[in-house]
Amino acid sequence: MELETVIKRNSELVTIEKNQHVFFQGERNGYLYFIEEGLLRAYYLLDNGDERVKSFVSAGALVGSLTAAYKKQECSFNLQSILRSKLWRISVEKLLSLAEESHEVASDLIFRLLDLSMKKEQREYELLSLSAQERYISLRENMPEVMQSVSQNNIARYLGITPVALSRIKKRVKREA
Amino acid sequence: MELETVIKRNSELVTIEKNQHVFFQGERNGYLYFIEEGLLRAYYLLDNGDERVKSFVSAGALVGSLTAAYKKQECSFNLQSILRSKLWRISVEKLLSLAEESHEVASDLIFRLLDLSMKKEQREYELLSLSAQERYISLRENMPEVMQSVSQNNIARYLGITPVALSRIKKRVKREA
DNA sequence: TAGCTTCATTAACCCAGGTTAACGGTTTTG
DNA sequence: CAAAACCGTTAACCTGGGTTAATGAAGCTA
Repeated sequence: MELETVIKRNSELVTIEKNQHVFFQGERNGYLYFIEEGLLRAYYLLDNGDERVKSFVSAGALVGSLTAAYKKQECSFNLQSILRSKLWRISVEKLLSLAEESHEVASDLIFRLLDLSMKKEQREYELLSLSAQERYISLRENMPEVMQSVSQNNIARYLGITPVALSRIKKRVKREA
Repeated sequence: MELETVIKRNSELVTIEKNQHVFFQGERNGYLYFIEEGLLRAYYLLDNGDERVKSFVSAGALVGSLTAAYKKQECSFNLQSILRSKLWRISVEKLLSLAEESHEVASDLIFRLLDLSMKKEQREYELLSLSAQERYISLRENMPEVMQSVSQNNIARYLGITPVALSRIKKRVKREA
């Protein structure tokens, strides 16, 4: 039986209202969440009060703080819904034991993790190799739905810049187009 | 039987001389490599000829281009040895079939991939949230052995800056210390 | 030993993005 | 409806890092 089905049969569905948090940085939270519907943002809160958006997550994604779920440490980031969202909540122990029981689940999980690594690698590449303007264009092309639902501040903090700089970049891109 | 042992029994050991490449960006290469000894760098070659160092890898690491090995596409980066290195080479198909055959191998692989995801997440966090100077200090603390064997140019390109900027940062840090 | 080449440092100048603040438009709330 | 809060834009000024180029210190090699 495939991973998605197995997760749904062994977890509970939770609803997160708009702007509500699924968990906070610093908390303990041993769950992973499979997104049924909605849109959320994962973000870091820095010592100086600034925020950095780590990622936007939408339907079909599997999210959770690995440091908390797998390493039994504290969540390294906050997870907050941007739109009302429904998530299947499952503990890591449960998921790993399901993988122990079924080769198919284990394989599916391996493929999921490979995909996850590739996504993170892509993000890492963009942060390392592209200018803020190039990252903005890439985001617009690859996640147009995010541009709709998300404030300029969140988009800027995802790109690693300030909303002021994003406004300038938008103007520059429009002019150059 | 554990993953490391299984890999060694089902792969061949290859030696890479200093400065030689294991594979090049754009090539097809369906292998993963388990590092027995040595030090290598993974780097992107950009359109304009610039390089960006994605990571340094040393003994105990499992590396390879996921886009090439798993997605059957081209390698997204170059892998070059900085010091003479010995690597166990295994195809992804082989590794996945070994995971199919043994629950322990599958579990070990899942844990490896979780660790890999966490490492990438840490890198992503640093690129998104820290200044170049903070990243330099973090590298010095977390990978002191790299600072020994690696040229200033490579360290700078790992931090996402130029060697000139790194020189300035070193001076600044020394002065502040 | 002299002449390459490679590499880190430093200086001068430039530019992208940060910071602060003002302005206007929209939404929320009393 | 008015006041407040929120948001994106723009301007002015500042700063960290990029670019180019000169200098010097090792290491090779003839």
